[in-house]
Amino acid sequence: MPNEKPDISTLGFSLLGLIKMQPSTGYDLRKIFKETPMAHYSSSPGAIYPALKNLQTRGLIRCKSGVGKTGRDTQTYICTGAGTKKLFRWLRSDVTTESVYRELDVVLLRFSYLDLLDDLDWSVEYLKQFQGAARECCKRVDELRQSMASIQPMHGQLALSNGEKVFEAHLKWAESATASIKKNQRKRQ
Amino acid sequence: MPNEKPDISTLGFSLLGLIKMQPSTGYDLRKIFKETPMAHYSSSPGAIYPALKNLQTRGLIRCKSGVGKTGRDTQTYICTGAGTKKLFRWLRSDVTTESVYRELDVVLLRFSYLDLLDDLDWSVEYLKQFQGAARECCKRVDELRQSMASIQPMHGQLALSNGEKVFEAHLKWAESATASIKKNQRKRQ
DNA sequence: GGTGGCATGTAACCGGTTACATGATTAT
DNA sequence: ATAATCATGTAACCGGTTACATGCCACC
Repeated sequence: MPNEKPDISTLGFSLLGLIKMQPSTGYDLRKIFKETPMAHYSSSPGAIYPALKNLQTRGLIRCKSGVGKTGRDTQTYICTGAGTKKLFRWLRSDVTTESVYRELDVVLLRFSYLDLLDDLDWSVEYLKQFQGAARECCKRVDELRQSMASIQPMHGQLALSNGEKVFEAHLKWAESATASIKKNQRKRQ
Repeated sequence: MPNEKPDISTLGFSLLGLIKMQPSTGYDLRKIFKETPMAHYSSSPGAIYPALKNLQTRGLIRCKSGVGKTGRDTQTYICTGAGTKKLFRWLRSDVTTESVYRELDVVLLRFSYLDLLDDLDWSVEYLKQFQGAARECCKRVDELRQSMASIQPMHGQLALSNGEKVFEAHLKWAESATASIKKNQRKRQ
């Protein structure tokens, strides 16, 4: 199950996911980016509107014109079938050590969208892969720290130990998250 | 002590710091970016060489020509007085809640360079500010989670709890880091 | 004779940021 | 009046990515 490189930016996928959850206008989406920890994905109109246009040209979303609160025309975007397919593929792609090491934010963004799949088995599997990857990352950082113990100055060492502690926190989180998903799973049956 | 916006990119500062620690060639620097967790700052020649040129035009670094292992000409960059001043100002700027929330990587990068200042009092202060900010971040995420408890689906909630756990790990790290710096401080006296 | 490491660079491209522009409505 | 919120967009700029180009040396 190799992961293909998405031709859509992370911003694009984050928009797609939000739209899939709830059809929205560009303005709605901007608000979300401003007010939640998704903040660091732009939120500037110069990023969002072009990205929406891009998704639209690719046929992943389409828009319904309407009238907003102020009487002005509004574009409400909704996710198409193709968009859903694209999104779901992205959500189903494996969690690699590389991705946890280099783009943790994306890995967590994807996780936060897993409600859309409504497949708790995959959620559990996702977390399992995440744990494996996080463990690898811990090991990597630890090795690096040891190999640099002699050369590297104190603050560098401490910064590396920060990396380790944080990956450990991710590990613990993954455990408790798995537990609460499994609990939820039992409840459903 | 308000923080001014740096006109130099994070990549620029990370290069400047490495050069200050040890005069290096572009190739040396690329290797570091490839092999350490600083990885996600580019490492591509298309980023590093222009950035070095930029630092040079601003007079923050200058280069000494030499001959490399292969007989080819090499440019070894060294940090100028102006560069040092610029770098130190950056290292001395306050740790704000905003920066911890939005650009933690930069905050930690700056920390890892604090050896250069050789001022353990500031290191301790830096961590103190960091802790304050991290606590604020925990609170923010927690508030957000509570305010969204009713609307937001399970995975979103869990992702937020991940944020909290991670900030807590940063807090704990800051405590232990402070302790080891203070120990070091006593040893010096 | 080819691969891989040393060493430096350029050019096309792409996407995000900043700042600006527009204009209506509602609250102060 | 005027500020703030709703709502959508454009244009200039900037910086990073990818991929390519060059060339020498050492090793197998």
